[in-house]
Amino acid sequence: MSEVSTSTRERILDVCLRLFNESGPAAVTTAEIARTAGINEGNLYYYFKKKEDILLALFEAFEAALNEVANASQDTGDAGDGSDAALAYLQRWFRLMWAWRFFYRDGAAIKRMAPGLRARTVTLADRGQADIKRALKQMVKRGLLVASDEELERLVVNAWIISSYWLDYLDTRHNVGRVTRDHLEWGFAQVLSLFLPYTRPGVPPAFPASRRKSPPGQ
Amino acid sequence: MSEVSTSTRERILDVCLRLFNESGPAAVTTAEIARTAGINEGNLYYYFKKKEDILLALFEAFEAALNEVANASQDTGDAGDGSDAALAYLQRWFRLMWAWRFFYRDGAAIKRMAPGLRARTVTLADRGQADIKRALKQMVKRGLLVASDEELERLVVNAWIISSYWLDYLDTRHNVGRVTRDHLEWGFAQVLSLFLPYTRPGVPPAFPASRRKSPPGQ
DNA sequence: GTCTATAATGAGATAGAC
DNA sequence: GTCTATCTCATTATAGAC
Repeated sequence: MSEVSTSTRERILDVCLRLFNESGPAAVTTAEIARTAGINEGNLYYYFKKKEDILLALFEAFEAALNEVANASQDTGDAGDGSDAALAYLQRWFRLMWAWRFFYRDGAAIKRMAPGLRARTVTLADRGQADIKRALKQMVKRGLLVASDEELERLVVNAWIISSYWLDYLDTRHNVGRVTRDHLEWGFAQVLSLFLPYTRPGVPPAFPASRRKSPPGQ
Repeated sequence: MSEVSTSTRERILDVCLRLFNESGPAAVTTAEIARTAGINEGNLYYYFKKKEDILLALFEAFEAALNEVANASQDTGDAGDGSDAALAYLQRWFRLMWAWRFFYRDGAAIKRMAPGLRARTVTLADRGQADIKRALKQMVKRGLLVASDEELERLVVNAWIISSYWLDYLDTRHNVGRVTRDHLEWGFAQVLSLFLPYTRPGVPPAFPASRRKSPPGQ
C-alpha cells in the first residue's frame, strides 16, 4: 500500500487517507489533496470526478482490509484456544481501526458527503457484530465466559461503541491528536475491561496494557 | 425556552438548536436559519456576527443546563439512597443529552467551526466525570457497589463513552434519525448494564428499560 | 431592529490546450 | 495524463436604506 513509486491514483488515495485521518474529510479541500499529492487540482479530477468518489474508493480498501481480518479470525477461531483467538482478533481489529480511523471518527461528515456509503457501512457492521457474537457464544460454550444471552447482547453493543468511539473520545476529552501505541493499548484495555466481569476466574486475558489505568497524555 | 412570543434572539437560538439537532450545524446554512426563524439573513447577522457565535451562545445555555443537573444531584446525593440518587442523576443527564444531542453527535464539525469551545468542553467533561466518580465511590463505601479503584476508573470512562456516543451509534448503525422515548430507555439500559456486574446481589437497579434487549427500530 | 441589496470568499467542478 | 484557466455555486458577511 505504500511503495516507492506508486501510480498517481494510488498516491492520491494514500494522501487522502493520511489527510483525512489527520483532519477529517470535510476539512480537507481538493486543493490541499492535489498539492500534497504533488499534482494539479485539475489532474485530481481526472482520477476522481467528485470528492465523494475518493471516499468510495477508500471505503472499498477499508472493506477489503476488514474482511481480511474477519476471515483470518474465522480460520483460527475454530481451531486453537477460543480466548487467544478472540484476543488476536481484537488486536487486529484495533490496528485496522487505527489505520482507518477517520471512518470511525468522522461518521457524521462522511454521511453528509457520501450518503451512498451509509448502507454499506451498516452491512459491514452487521457482519462484524455477528462475528463477535458468534465468537463470544463459542467462548461461553467452552466455559471461558459466563454470561446470559441478554448480557452478551448488551456486551457486544457496548464493546462496539467503545471500539468505534474511543478515538474520538481521546481527542475531544484529552486533546490527543496524535495517537501512539500507548493510546492504542489503553483503548484496547478499555474494551477488554467490559468482558472481565464475565470471565471465569482463573482465565485472565493477561494483556499487558490492562496495567495502564489512565489514558496516556498527548 | 419555548414561549409564545419570544425575542428575535431567542427565536434564532431555538431554531438553531432544532435545526442543529436535526442535521448538524455544518449542514445548516445561515440562509436556512434566517428563513426558519422568519427573519432576513441580514438581520441574523445583527444578532450573531458569525455562525460560530451562535454555537457559543448555545453552548452557554447547554453549560447552564448541565450545571443545574449536576447541582441537583449533589443536593440529593448526600441525603437519600445513593443508588436512587445515582439513577435519578443518570436519567436527568440522558434527558439533557437528548435535548442537546447535536453537541454529542457533531463533535468533529463543532471543533472545526468553533475551536474556542474545545477547552470549555474539556472543562465540562472534567467536572462531569469527577462528579460521577465521586458518586460511585460513595456507593462503594455504602456497599451498593463492589469494585476496585481501577475498575471504577475504567467503568467511569466506559460509561462516559457509551453515554456520549450511543446516539450516533443508533443513527449510523440502525438508521435511527428520530429518537423516541424507547430509544432513550435503550441507551439508558445500555449504560446501566456496565454497572450491573458490580452491583451487590440483592440491590437491583430495577429500571424498566432493562427489559429491552435490542434497540427499537426506526 | 429589521430589511434589501450586494460584496467577498472559497470550495467543488469542468473545458480544453499540451 | 497532466496542466492552465475558468465557471458555478453556496455561504458568510457587510453597507446602508427604512
